Amino acid sequence: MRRTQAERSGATTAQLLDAARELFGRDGYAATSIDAVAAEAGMTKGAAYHHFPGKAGLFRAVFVVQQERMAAALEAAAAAEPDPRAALRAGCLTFLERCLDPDFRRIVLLDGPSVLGWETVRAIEYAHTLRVLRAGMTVLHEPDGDGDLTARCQLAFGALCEAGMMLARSDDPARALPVVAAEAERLLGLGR
Amino acid sequence: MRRTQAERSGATTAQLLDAARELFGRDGYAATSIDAVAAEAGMTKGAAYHHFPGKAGLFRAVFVVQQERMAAALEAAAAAEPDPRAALRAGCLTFLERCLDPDFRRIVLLDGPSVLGWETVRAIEYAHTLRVLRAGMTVLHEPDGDGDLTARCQLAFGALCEAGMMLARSDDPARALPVVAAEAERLLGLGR
DNA sequence: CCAGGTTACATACCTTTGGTATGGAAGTGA
DNA sequence: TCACTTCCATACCAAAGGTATGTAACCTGG
Repeated sequence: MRRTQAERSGATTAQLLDAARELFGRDGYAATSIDAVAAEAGMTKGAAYHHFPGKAGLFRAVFVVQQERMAAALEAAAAAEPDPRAALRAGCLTFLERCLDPDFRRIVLLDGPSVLGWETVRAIEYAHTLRVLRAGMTVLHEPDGDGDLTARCQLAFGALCEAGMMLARSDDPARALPVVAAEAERLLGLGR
Repeated sequence: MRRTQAERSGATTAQLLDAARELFGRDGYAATSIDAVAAEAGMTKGAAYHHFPGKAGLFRAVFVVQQERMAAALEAAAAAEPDPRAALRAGCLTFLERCLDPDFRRIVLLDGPSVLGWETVRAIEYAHTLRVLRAGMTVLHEPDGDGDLTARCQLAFGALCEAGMMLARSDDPARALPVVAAEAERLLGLGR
């Protein structure tokens, strides 16, 4: 059976990314070996090192995929709401719900900053999740105010991440979601 | 020269903790080897493994020291202000200023959650930094309100950590401090 | 169609490093 | 003084990140 190079490469990288997401998400970055990821994907280390610049590079690729999925989910949720405030509220809910995914929490919230560095992580997020959040908050921000929108977005984002971790830790996330979401919306200036 | 066992142990652990803080803070957890820490402290691995249960255990001890120092600084800052709101404000400033220490940022904000796990980190912080923050916010919290104080503290803490990272990343932290602090105080309900 | 070159991946190997086992030196208590 | 414990160094093991090399699959110009 004759496949083109692009097909081979694409299939291999996709399998590696999927296996890496599963193992990085379940066991964490440090406890996951390249050999294990390659074995899970049905190949050996050589393939991984051929397509990615190293363990951290593979992790970074997985991280970016998570960011893309989050940004898409946020934009979809916001697009369904015509009112800016309602759209921002819906985005909050969507973010918190996606924090219930253990893979997302481990890869994006826990290991990401440590492995990739804070600046790298925020740079990637500014192209995805933080970009959508900023767009939602820009509408509600009156430019004559004294506050700094960038700082406000970033602090709100930190609070949201903490809310996501807190929510996932609770005994009954479904029941805890409203109260956590209420506090998050309050911090975003959506209160009352 | 005859030293008691407690003196030997205490001096050794103190040297190890100091060397570990320096290397963990400068190079990060993953890039720091136990051999390097022991060499920096003027001894070998054996000493480290005798006094600490492993690399993560040593890191945890360093983390706790950082937390103790932060909590002490916060309490000192708050005690100097009779007004509860002013005390909380002063605590914010103190927290942000201590975030300018690269060792603190790397150990507590970046590597801590990844190495120790989120729940362990927050449990330690609830005995130190978060305890002081909660005490400060309890005074301003009217119990008849609908909000959840625990969630509010935690989200505010997440925002503060983000503010600290953002502040340290800025070109001129001294100049950026007021604007970041203003946004942080706004999130804490101290605005206006 | 086919030969040279490139891409994709496997295998073998090196090095670092976390952790353990063992041995000896320093301190302690009777 | 003599057993016993604590403290720390040294020697060793196994796992894992990374590299070098070999080989098979694809591509391209003639």
